[in-house]
Amino acid sequence: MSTEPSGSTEPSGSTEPSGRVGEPADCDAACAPAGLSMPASAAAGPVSHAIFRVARLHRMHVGQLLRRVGLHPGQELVMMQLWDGGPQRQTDLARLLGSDAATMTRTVQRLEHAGFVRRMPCATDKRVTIIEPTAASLALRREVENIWAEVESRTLGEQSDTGRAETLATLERIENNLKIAARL
Amino acid sequence: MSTEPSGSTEPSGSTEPSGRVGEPADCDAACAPAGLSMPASAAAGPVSHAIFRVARLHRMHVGQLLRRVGLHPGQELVMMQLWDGGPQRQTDLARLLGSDAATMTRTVQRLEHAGFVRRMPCATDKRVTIIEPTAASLALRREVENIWAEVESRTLGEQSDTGRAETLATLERIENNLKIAARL
DNA sequence: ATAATTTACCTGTCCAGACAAGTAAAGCGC
DNA sequence: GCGCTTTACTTGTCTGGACAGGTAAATTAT
Repeated sequence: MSTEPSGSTEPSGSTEPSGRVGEPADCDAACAPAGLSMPASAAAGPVSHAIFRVARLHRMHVGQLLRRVGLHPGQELVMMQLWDGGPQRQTDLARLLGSDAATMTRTVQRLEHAGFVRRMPCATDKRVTIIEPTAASLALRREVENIWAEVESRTLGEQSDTGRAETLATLERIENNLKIAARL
Repeated sequence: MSTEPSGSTEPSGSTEPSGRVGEPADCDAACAPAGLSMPASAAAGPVSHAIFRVARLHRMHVGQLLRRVGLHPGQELVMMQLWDGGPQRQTDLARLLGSDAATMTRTVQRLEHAGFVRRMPCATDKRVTIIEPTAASLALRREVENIWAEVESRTLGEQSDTGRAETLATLERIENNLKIAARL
């Protein structure tokens, strides 16, 4: 034990939970007023940490809204792609959405089981399966689009069009940076 | 709501994704697309879509680098919090990282099994368990910090300090917007 | 003091996502 | 023809993450 990590072993007599739960008593760690997710850990990468938090929050909103229509986060992207582009090869779906082939297999299986897509063997290439949205899925389309509009609205808040454009540009810059780095 | 998915609501053709629903797909038509990742699906929420892509890319980078040290994305946040704040209650860990209590339970179990954390029953409150980093975990600390610095660098690219600050501000604005929306 | 409630944690279930490995079909080289 | 490589898809396994439900302990109300 001598080697207790971080000299912090006592920033609080931590072994003593401080009896208080959630109130600013004498506990250091617990004092963070919900919302201050900025432990010094973030110092190593504030932007990375922010991306992580934003991603989780965003996904939470999407998931909460998608629940009404019986979809899970990620599935709506597949459906949107199908509604928009019509029947497509499964591999193209995976590539366009940046998803794993294995993940797409299972996502499509679940969507098929739920009755939102149909799988058709391709006549000219027996390896591929064409995925197409079912008529039943069309009933969801407007709702899903409304959900995305709602999430977009929540995400952007009261920003002006200019601000929105800058936000998008910022995200695209990050995306581009990461893409470039991935190729190195 | 600025932009109701208006135009797209049902440009009609939509009711028939592509006409052929149920026919042996002739994949020639479907095979053609070899596009990039910007289907019209993004029209419903370009920023939301961008967040999604950035999050996945970012996680991919983190995961790839974290692999060397035997951690999975998300686990490093727990370790950083522990290294930084010392022994803490599991529930505080979950709250600080914005994670689910159930998720934290299993993440801690895995980290314990991997020998990176230890679980200590709390003397004054038998419900809580104090999580503390092991000496062995300290060997990873520098490496994890390097990894985060690397990811941060990849994320920000060649941006100036000013640009970085703006990027961070943009992400924090989104985070704040989503938090506000969540409370409504 | 007893009962109700809140808190902390665990388990089960389902989802996405990533990696590895395997199958079948297509394409290419010979 | 024949073999090798690539492509498309599937399955297994492991992870985070979310929700529901369940237990035990602490807190609060009665």
